[in-house]
Amino acid sequence: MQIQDEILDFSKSVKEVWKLLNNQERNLIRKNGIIQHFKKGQQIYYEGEAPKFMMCLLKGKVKIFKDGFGGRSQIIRMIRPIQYFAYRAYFAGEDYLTTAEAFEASTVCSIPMKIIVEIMQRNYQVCYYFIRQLSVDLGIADERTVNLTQKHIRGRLAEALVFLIESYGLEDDNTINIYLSRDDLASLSNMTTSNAIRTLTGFVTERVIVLDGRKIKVIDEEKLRKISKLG
Amino acid sequence: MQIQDEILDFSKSVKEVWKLLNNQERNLIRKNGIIQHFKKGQQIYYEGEAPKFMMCLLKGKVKIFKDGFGGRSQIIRMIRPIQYFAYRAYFAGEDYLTTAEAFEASTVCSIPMKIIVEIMQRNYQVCYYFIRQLSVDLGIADERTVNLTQKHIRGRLAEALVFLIESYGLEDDNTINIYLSRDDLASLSNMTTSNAIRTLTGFVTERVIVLDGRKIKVIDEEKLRKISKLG
DNA sequence: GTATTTTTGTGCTCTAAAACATAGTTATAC
DNA sequence: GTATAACTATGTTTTAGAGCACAAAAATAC
Repeated sequence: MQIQDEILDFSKSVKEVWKLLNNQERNLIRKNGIIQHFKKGQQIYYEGEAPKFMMCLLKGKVKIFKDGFGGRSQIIRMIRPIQYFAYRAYFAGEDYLTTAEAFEASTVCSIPMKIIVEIMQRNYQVCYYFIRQLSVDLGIADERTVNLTQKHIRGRLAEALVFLIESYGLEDDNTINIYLSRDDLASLSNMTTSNAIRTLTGFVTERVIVLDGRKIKVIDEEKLRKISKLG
Repeated sequence: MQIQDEILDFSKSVKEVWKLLNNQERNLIRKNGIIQHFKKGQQIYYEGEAPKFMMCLLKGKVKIFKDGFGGRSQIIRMIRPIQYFAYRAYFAGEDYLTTAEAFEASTVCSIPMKIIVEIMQRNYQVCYYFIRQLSVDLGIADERTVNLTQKHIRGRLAEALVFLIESYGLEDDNTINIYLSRDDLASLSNMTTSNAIRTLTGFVTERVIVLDGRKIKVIDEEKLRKISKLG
């Protein structure tokens, strides 16, 4: 596809919202932003709560999930530092449909949505930033629906691992830069914990990964991607 | 939740984009909009194609779907008249991830995205319309992910029927105002055609619905919603 | 109007993955 | 440092739902 000029210019010139703002707007956010620290396992917002703030993760890792039936929960999105989140519900005029929880000690900056909307009214680039971000996320959600419902267990787990690699990167020794419990890995790839463990062990036997507790070292990324793609 | 003032005002004052525009903007769209007719089963845009137009369904019914593995396709969204669609991919800077197909003879107005972006730059309300719409759709997609992966067959089919009732309404005699093939019903609720047929027959036995070919008459809507909710 | 294709309906078989059970292991609390 | 809880691992059983086969019925083509 030939990317449209405006979008190309847009994505080249800005990597995040901050760069789109003038000094006055930045000060508005500095004055109204609230910095908060969350411990591992602490919840940042809850399903059912009324949204008032947009949040920016400054440090740490956060999972966005939904509680399903019979205690099974489903991870919807994962947030990494300098990512904005928690704005969808406000824009939709809804309560939060998801819960956000810190995976590890995290620092979050909360900015009142009123301030954001104020800025948006005067700054088209900020509007477009959200439109673009929401559009990308909607595409991801649509893809995920098909992947989670149609791929088999191996494919789903492999996909989750690829996703983690792409989101958080690999260390020098090829260890995935996030340590998840088997349970979280399961709720990311829509399966039971037992099956996540079993399938993971399978990957070790096939020499695709090596395990050391929650550390996952990727041995054969190509094969992992292949398993993910073929379902 | 107490809906934020801006959003309340917004949703009260406008039901669709058209009302947000001034005369000049309306003329711009009138001049550049292309009206097209599609026969039943005809495709409107394809997965992989580069997006150039936003579309508004003027008449008919359209399904947005993704091809999955082994011929199984998944309906992602369904469009009814005076709904806008086909804009996500452009905003995300991607090719279409889905295919749109007319369920029945349909009329579509295509407006070049360049024109839309031009209007957006000058009209904040139009920006906010898309932000709101994308946010709502993202919420729906997230809900769907959990529903389709965690509910059992009966719950998923019931949910699909409730969705059809809410999208297209009921006739005077309680017939759902859209006639889908068993196959489409299956790909809406993520199951095989056989299971869609079987489960539908089950609902007839339980006196929840009555069937007459593709006509579905709802007898006990409350029970249908209950089945949908409990999974 | 007949032929061909598509859709619908059912029965039967098979399997992927859930559910359950139990035990070892590693954190966390006090 | 011991107790308690949370997590990991693996074996066994059960089942929901896919897959397949085959008719009958309906729609479409010619």
